[in-house]
Amino acid sequence: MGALSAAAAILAAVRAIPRGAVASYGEVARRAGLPRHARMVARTLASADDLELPWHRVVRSDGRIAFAPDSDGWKEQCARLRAEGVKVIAGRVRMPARGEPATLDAALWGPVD
DNA sequence: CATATGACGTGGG
DNA sequence: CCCCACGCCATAT
Repeated sequence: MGALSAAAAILAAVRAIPRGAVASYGEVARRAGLPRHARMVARTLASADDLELPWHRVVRSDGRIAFAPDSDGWKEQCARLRAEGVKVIAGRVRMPARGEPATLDAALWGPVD
């Protein structure tokens, strides 16, 4: 058991995020059984080679895109999210309450507006 | 071994 | 909205 399985757990948690939903780095870490490892999640995504990995569904705890505003990665993530129905305003998305199951429904319709 | 760095998080002013 | 401090952790230098 080492860094290798930790990365596997993180990738699995990311792949588990439903299409049209989002999760914070810290939330992904918790779901992967690695609390306080938000930074490791970021590192893992940065070095991931899996083209199918839905990395764009991972944002900061406050809903902001983690990349520098207007950077290539920032634009790419905004586009990918919008492409699957997620509302992105000023590089920001509505985050599900802590512990709440980010469902497709919640992401698409969201509670009130 | 000491510092510096980040696709981070939380709290406070 | 801004800014800052501090905690946290794997890597890089």
